This record gives sequence, structure tokens and C-alpha cells, in this order.
Amino acid sequence: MRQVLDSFFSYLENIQNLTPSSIDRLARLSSVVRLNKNEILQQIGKTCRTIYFVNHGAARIFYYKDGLEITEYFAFEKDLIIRAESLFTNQPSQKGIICMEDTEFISIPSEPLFSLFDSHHDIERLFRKLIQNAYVETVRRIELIQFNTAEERYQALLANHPEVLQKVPLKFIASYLGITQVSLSRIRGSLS
Amino acid sequence: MRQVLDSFFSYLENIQNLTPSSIDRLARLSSVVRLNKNEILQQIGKTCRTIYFVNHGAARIFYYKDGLEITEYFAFEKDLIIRAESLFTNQPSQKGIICMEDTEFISIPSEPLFSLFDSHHDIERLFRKLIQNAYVETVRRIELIQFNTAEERYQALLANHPEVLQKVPLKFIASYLGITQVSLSRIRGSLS
DNA sequence: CCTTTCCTTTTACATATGTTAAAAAATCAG
DNA sequence: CTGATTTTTTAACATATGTAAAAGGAAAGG
Repeated sequence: MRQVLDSFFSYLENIQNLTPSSIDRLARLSSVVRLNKNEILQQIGKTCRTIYFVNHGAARIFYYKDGLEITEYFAFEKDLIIRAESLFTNQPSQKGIICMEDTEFISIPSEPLFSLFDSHHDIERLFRKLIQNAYVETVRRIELIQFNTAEERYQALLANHPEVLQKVPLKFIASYLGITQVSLSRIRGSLS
Repeated sequence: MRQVLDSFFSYLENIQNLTPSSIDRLARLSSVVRLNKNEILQQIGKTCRTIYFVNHGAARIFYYKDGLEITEYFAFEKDLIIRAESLFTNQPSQKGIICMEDTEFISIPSEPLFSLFDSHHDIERLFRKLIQNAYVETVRRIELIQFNTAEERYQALLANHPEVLQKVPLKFIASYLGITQVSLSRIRGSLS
């Protein structure tokens, strides 16, 4: 397990250099969680108190609207996966996290992590940057859904994240793009 | 000007306590910018290197898509207003910032601010929290546009930010909600 | 290998929202 | 106050996307 963490932390150090002490403290907080395809990492309804990264595999955040499942977010190798609207507000989350394939997560409990911020400035900086990047991503996503047609959104996904199309069933992609499966299928048909 | 800043910083201290030294350093970086209604604070096309807050008044972030102006964000009293996709990536922004009424901004240049982060942990923490909050807001916004009808989006705005309906011309609200003016007008008609 | 389940496409039809243009209402400037 | 400009509403029509149901394909489990 320490091996898994070490290799993952070396990825984090590309984002923000960390002192040996910080790495050690972070490592002692972190754990590795392995789940099979379709297993649930976090249930809907609980307040989120854990920060995850996907180390290997793929997962997604989902919720229900009018009984229909909607995919809000995809996470692949090294991606941060958190339910920010719960983690940062201490309100119960209406969203869940589920594996799209066998997946290995790095798991860090948020309370002790936030406490570490006090004594280890570099750790807080690392997470400041991670949140900052996540924020930029969501801003871009808003741009994409706010005023683009379904076809434009699909084309943008195809251009920016072609790997998603390989890995993820179309029904999840459809709701991620804010459209129905039928609509997505129609668009794909019209493009070929 | 120092008075304006002091009163604004006391607001920031509600978010994160700051040492006198930090306040002083922050104050020396900050300036006050006053603009009239419809004046432009930041032009489209330049890389964004400034962090703003609206101290009094109201402003919005806009961009053009197919020649049509789209409003991406509204900022009122005390709101942070930044073009994150440029500020945090050093890429030119396709967005501008314009005043919706006579507005007083607090302006902080990002480079020296980020340098202050090194020596003043509490300032970095303040901005970490500000970005975190902005992130949560955008996540909620995605939820709102991803799979809600135009009417649901309008009703949500009415419920969560009724003040916006008071202050902001409907044509800006329409594009903010991702719909046309005509559609918004139709919806408002059908509700009364 | 076969059966079952799940995923994707197709069809037909319904509806929400967009487009264009014009009229009505509100705001602004002289 | 008056005319000009801007904003909002209304109308008629076009179109993208949704809904429901069925069929075809692909994957999974025994």
C-alpha cells in the first residue's frame, strides 16, 4: 500500500512540491480503496467527508432527477473526485460515486486533512491548486452547456476528451452532456 | 481609499482571520477602481492578471458566441469577480467584465498576491476558501443548467436570488439562464 | 454455447425552445 | 416634456430535443 501511495504522491508533487514531512503526514492520512465495477464508493444522502483520487480505473458522480439517473462528472486516472457541494458546506449530498470499472482510489478524510493545512502550508497550497483547477474545469463546462447545441457539446467532448468516448457507455455520456440517449444516438448517426 | 479598503477587509476577515501584517500587505497591494454604468473593467482578449471584488454596485462577465452576447456571471456587493479560466491558466480570456451600474471595485494584481501567499499563509487560506466557495457555486450552476427546463431555471433564480431579478435587465438574465429573451418573456407571461 | 440482461439505435410523435419580425412599454437624453 | 433609444412582449413559424416503444446488437453469466 505504501508503494501505491508513493507513486501517487510523486504525481501530486508535479502539482506542488512537498517537504518529506508533509509527504509523510499525508501518507499516514491516506488509504487505498479498491472496488469492483458498479460498486458504490459513496452513497447518496450522506455528508461527504472524504477526498478521493482515482489512481487506476474510472468512476463517476451521479444523482437522480425525476427518477432518472444523471451523470455529473467522470473521473479517470489521477483525477480528483469530490462532491464539493457537500464536502465544503457540510450539507448532505444528493449525489453518489460509483465505479465504471474495477477501480483503485486514494482516500483522504477531509477533517484531518484540513487540520494538516495549519501546520503544513505546502499541503494547503497543493489542495488550493487542485481546487483551483477543478474550478476552472467547471467554468469551462458551464460555457459548454450554457449555449451550445447538443451536437456542439458532443463534438467538443470528442475533441477534448476522446478517451471518454472509448471508456464510457453512451447512456452515461448522454446525461453528462445534458441530453437523452436517443438524442445522442441521433447526433452520432447524423455525423457518419 | 484606505477607509474603503478597511471596511472591505473587515468583510474578508469574516471568511478568514488575518494577522495585522497580512492586512497591511494586502492593503498595500489593493486599489479601488470606480467606473460608471456600462464602462468596461476588463476587455475581451487579454490575459487576466487581476482579482476583483465588487465593493458597491453590480457587474457582469460576458462573452460572444456567434456574434451574440452571453452573460456568464453576475457580481454584486462583496462578490468576487474573476475570469478564472484565464487568471489560473495564463491564457487570454475570451470574456470581458462590464458594469451594470456605477460600481466600485477592489482590485488586487494576481502576481504579487500569489507571491504574498509564500510569506503569509493566512492570505493563501483566505483565497483558498474564496475559490472553494466559487467552485461550489459553479457546481450548483451546472446542476441547474444540465437537466432543468428553462422554466425551472428561472424559478430557481427567482427562489435563490430574487434580488437579481430586481437589479438586472431581463435580456442579461436570459442568456445567463442559457435561453433567449423571447423564451424568458414567454415563461414570465405563463407564470402570471 | 445458449439465455438473459443490458446497451444502442430507430421510429413516430409531442413539445419546448429558437428565430425573425413587429408592436408595446420603458428608459434616456436633449 | 418630447423624441429617440433601449428593453420587453407578442406573434407566427421552424427546429431541436424529448418521450415512448420496439428492435437490433453486445456483453455477461450459467
